[in-house]
Amino acid sequence: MRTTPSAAAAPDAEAAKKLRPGRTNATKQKLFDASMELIGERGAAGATVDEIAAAAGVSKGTVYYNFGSKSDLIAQLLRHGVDILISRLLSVTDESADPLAAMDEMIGQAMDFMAEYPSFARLWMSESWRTPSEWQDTFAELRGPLLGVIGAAIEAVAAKYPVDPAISRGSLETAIFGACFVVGLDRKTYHPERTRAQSVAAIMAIMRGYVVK
Amino acid sequence: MRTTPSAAAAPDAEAAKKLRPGRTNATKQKLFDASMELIGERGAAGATVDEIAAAAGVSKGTVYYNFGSKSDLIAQLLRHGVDILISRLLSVTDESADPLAAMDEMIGQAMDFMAEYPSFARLWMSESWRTPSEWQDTFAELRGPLLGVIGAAIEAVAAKYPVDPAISRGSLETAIFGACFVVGLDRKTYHPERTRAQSVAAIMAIMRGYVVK
DNA sequence: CTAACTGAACTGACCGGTCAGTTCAAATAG
DNA sequence: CTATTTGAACTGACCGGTCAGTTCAGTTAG
Repeated sequence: MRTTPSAAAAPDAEAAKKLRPGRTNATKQKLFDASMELIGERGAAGATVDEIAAAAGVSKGTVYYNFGSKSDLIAQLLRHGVDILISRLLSVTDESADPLAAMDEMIGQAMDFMAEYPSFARLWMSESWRTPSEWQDTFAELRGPLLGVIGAAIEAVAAKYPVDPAISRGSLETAIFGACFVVGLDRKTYHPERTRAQSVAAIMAIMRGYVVK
Repeated sequence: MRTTPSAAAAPDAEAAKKLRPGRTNATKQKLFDASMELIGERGAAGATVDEIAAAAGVSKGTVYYNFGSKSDLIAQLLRHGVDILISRLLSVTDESADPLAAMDEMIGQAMDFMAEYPSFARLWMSESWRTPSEWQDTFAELRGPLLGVIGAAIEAVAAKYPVDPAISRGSLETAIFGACFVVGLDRKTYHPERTRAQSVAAIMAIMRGYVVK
C-alpha cells in the first residue's frame, strides 16, 4: 500500500456521506457483505479487490471511490462488525434480572452472532494478534469497548454473588471472550450438530466456577 | 502430498541419520523456526518463500528441495507444532495425583507453550476455520488427538468428582482449548503483565464450574 | 594413496502470472 | 447540474515454482 499520495476523492466521501444519503450506503453495505464473506474465506491477504468488487456486483473503481484502499475497507469492516456484536450483547442488558441469567443470555447472543457472521469471527481471530499489523491501531481501539461489555456483565455477577478474588477480571474477560469465538467457530465448522444451549452451557461453566461455592 | 524430494530419506530418519549426519535435519529445523516466526507474523499467505529462505539463511531452492511446496512446508509446520504441544500436555499426566490438579498443570503447560510458540498459536487461529483451506485435511487430522488429550483430562475429573451432566464433553473441550489459545495469545500481545498463574486460574474456573457444587 | 566418480544438498537467476493501486473519460441517476 | 458509478487500461512490484548448474563429503577403483 505504501504511500497513497493522491487518494484524493475518497476521504472526502466520509464527510459527504451524511449529506447525500443516496445509494452510497447501499453500495457500502454490499461491499461490506461481500468483503466479510471473501475475507473470512480467503483471509485478508488472500481476498483480492477484484474479487470483492465482483462479489458485490460493483466495479473495482467503486471500491476505491467508497474506500480509499483495501486496508481502509478492512478497518471499516472491523468497526462495522464490532458495532453489530456490541449492540447484540448490549441488547440483553437487563438490570432487574439475575446477573447470571443475563450472562447466560449474553453468551447466547454471542453464539448467535458467531453463527451469523462467522467470517467476522475468522477475520478477528486471524488478524488480531498479528504483531506488526496494518490494523493494530484499529484492534487496540476496538478491543476495549468489546471486552468492556463482558467485563460489565462479570462485574454485575461479582456485585451480587461471592466470587473467587484470586481470579482477575481481565483474564476472565479474555477467557470468556476466547471461548465464545472458538466454540462458535468450531460449531460452525466442525460440529454443526452441537446446539446453541450446549455451547452456552459449556461457556457458562466458567462463570459458575468464578462464583465461589 | 506429492513427491517430496527428501521423502525417500526422511521417513527412515532413524536409519538415515546414521548415514547422513546433521545437515538435512539442521536445515529443516532452521526452516521450521524461520517459517514459524514469519508465518506467525505475516500470516500463511503473507509470508513469502523468499523471506523464509532468507530468514533461515538458505536459498529459495533449498526450501523446495526440503519441502515440495509452500503448502507442504506449512502442513509439516502444523504437525510439528502439534507434536510439541501434545507432548507438553502429556508430560503432566499423573495417574496418582488429583485430576483437578493435573488439569491445572496441564493448562499451565498450555500457557507455557503459547508463550514459547505464539506464532504457532497465531497460525492455528488464522487457518483452522478457513473453509476451503489447503490444510483442512491436516487440521481435521490434528484436531482429534489434540482435543483428545484435553478430553482425557476432563474424563479423569468426571471419574472422580460429580460433574454437571448437562455439559457435553465435546463443547467443554473446545471451550477450554479456545480459552487457552486466546488467553495465551492475548497475554503475549496485549497484557504481558498478566502472570501465568492468573491466566491458569481464569481458565480453571471453567473446570470448577463443571464440577457440581 | 589418490584420482575419478557419485549423488544428495544447495544455489540463485529466471519465468509466467497475479495483484493492489491509480487514473480517467464516459455513462448514469437524483 | 452534480454526485456517483463504471470499466478498462496501466504500472510497478511481487510471488510461487522451476531448473540448470555448483559444491563437496564420502565412495570406489586402480
